[in-house]
Amino acid sequence: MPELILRVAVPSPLPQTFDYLAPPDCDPAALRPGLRIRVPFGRRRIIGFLLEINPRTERNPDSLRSVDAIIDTEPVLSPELIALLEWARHYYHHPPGEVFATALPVLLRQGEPALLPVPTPCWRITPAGQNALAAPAALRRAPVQRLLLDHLLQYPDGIAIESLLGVVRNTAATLHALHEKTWVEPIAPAGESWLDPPPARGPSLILNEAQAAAIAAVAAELERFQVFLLEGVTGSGKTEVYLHLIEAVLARDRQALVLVPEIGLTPQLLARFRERLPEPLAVLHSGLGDRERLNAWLLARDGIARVVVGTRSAVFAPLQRPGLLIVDEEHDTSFKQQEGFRYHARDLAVIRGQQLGVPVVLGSATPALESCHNVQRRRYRLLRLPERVGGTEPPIEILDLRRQPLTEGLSQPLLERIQAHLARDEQVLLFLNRRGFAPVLFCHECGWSSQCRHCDARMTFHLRQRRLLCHHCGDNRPADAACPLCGSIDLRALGHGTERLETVLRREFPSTALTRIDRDSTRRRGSLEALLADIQAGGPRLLIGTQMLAKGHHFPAVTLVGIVDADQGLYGVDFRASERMAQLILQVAGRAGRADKPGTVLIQTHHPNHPLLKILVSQGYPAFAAAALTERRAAWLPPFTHQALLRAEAVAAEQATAFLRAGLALAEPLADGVELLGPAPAPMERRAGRYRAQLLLQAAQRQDLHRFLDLWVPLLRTQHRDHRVRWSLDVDPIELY
DNA sequence: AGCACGCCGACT
DNA sequence: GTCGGCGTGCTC
Repeated sequence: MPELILRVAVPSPLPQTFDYLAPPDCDPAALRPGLRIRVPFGRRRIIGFLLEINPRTERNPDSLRSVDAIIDTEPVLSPELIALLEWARHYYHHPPGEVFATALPVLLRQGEPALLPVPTPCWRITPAGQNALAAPAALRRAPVQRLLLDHLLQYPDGIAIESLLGVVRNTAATLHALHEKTWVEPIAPAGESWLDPPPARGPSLILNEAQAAAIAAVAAELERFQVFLLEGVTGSGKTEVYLHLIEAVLARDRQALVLVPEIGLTPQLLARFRERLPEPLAVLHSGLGDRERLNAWLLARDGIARVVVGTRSAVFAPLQRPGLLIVDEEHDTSFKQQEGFRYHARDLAVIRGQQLGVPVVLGSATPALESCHNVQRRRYRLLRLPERVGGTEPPIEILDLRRQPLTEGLSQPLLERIQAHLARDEQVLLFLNRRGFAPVLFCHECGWSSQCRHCDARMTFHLRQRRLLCHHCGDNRPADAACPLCGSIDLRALGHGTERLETVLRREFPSTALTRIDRDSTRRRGSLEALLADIQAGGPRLLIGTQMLAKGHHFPAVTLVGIVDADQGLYGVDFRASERMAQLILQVAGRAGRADKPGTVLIQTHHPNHPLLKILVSQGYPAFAAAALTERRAAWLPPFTHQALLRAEAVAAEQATAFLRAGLALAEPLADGVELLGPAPAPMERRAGRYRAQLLLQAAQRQDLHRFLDLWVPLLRTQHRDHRVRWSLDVDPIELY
């Protein structure tokens, strides 16, 4: 009988899987894909994942080593997840070891048993027991029971049975006797929050027609794969649609997986889910400890948690009986991992839904143009929630800054509108996506500027700290008092950041409470929550914030939103700049106001005639998306072409470009249907002391691109000899630097 | 990535 | 004479 060969994913950055012989004493029936196994690898022993039994292999079986041991009795990975991970590693051209590492909790990779901790019973003394202790007669003939009761008196909240074992000789029997007399009682063990009785169910809100139609459309397709794009402005009730769909899925005894952006996983969202869903919830996010993560993962795998909510990597959460995948705020860029294994969780959710044969719901007020395009070509079905529940959409106005006198970046009309809203006891929110005081410190005498030593960027001046900070590499130093070149003390802070805006507004509106929300003002843990609580109290108030405040939180008392500087977004280097700006404007706008009192949005710009901006303001996001897609099609850009980006970085610029030139030479004979652009320096060529360059690949047909990558990437790996160059491939890059 | 082997400089 | 620097090569 030929020996049994096993294909194994091994934790190493090598691009292939490895073949082994089954252990000699092994029962072939016990071998199933997804088991963890211990294998020899070089001169180490490591834990790998069994992917396939009896694979096709070109290797001589005599050259194979044997598996040391099989760790699990039950697979930790289902065939379905293995298929997803295998698909992802081929699509993103990433080493299987790192792909599998991304999908699994650390403790499982370290060989920890894949079992939930068994809850150990806890006991505590009852009031009757306390009375018995106090009455001398009651326990005179039972000294052992008295001893144990006395001990329990110290733990009014109960204590685990193990901790009682040494107290008396026969703890179990003594506890039993005391329980009979109702002097002690068992209680639910601590730390088992998923077994808590569910809180009282919150009311199901009354649905409007569009919500009901959206729910009906998805509910009719629960047994098969179909992607739905749920497009609805903030406040149109997307979450309510999710909740109804999840209820429908739970009623069929299936699980739902909900992906949310990193910052979207707020306590408010979880509270709403917990309140409405009767089932235990597993939460997966980056803030979990190793043990917590493993427990949440196991709750999902064992089907105990029927709803799984998580950020990017939760797309790999194991599901025993999957029924529905939801991606909330699907346009959010945090779904794309930006280093190492550069996967897109939204795109993988679609693939996973297809493999599972379950529907996928992508929700957003401002869908990614890729998703809009998929609606246009009828891959996705559009479900639109057109109205704010019980209200109207905020009006958006453009403030033309050309030839306007500006007070520190604020136009007179904006200042007047701020004044008017504050006078009516309302709140005003100003959005500026640049923290610090000023983006550059500049010498008026000689032209010196606060260049970063490590990056092609200026260091941002932070007034309160009196320091210069590089927002790209983190370097910082005390701000110069005099010009380091000419000694002049005429140093000027040019441009505006949130810190400067705060200073100006405190001067302009001295009697108004003001809160700034950015990474600097919320550095301390919990300080964001404190600031938000303060804002909820109402009253006239100015809010200043960066990107941070555009997501996750609502400001119902805000009636005016000012976008202080829309210009960088309109003509940015990246072709996605205008898409991002449109999404940001609407996301910020959506945070403000209530149904009956929507916020007005004012956009300050020097480009009031920017065609896409005008369409956005006059006709809304769907019209913007259609126009932007027309531009993309004409310019031969995604989603009408498909891209991959080869990045390289090295201490010397020449090393990086030499690598890319070599890559280009290797590519040319293979590049059928693929356009090669570059090598070119990255938009910020030097960052953190390293020179970065890139080669862009573009193809009209996705197939052509991937056929090419399949041939080219292995060549790159074998031909690349210069260890001073670090390189990576980004399939479907969302930022071209 | 680990972890070897391997061949040249300053130390008990 | 050795300890250890990191170049380079391999891992079923």
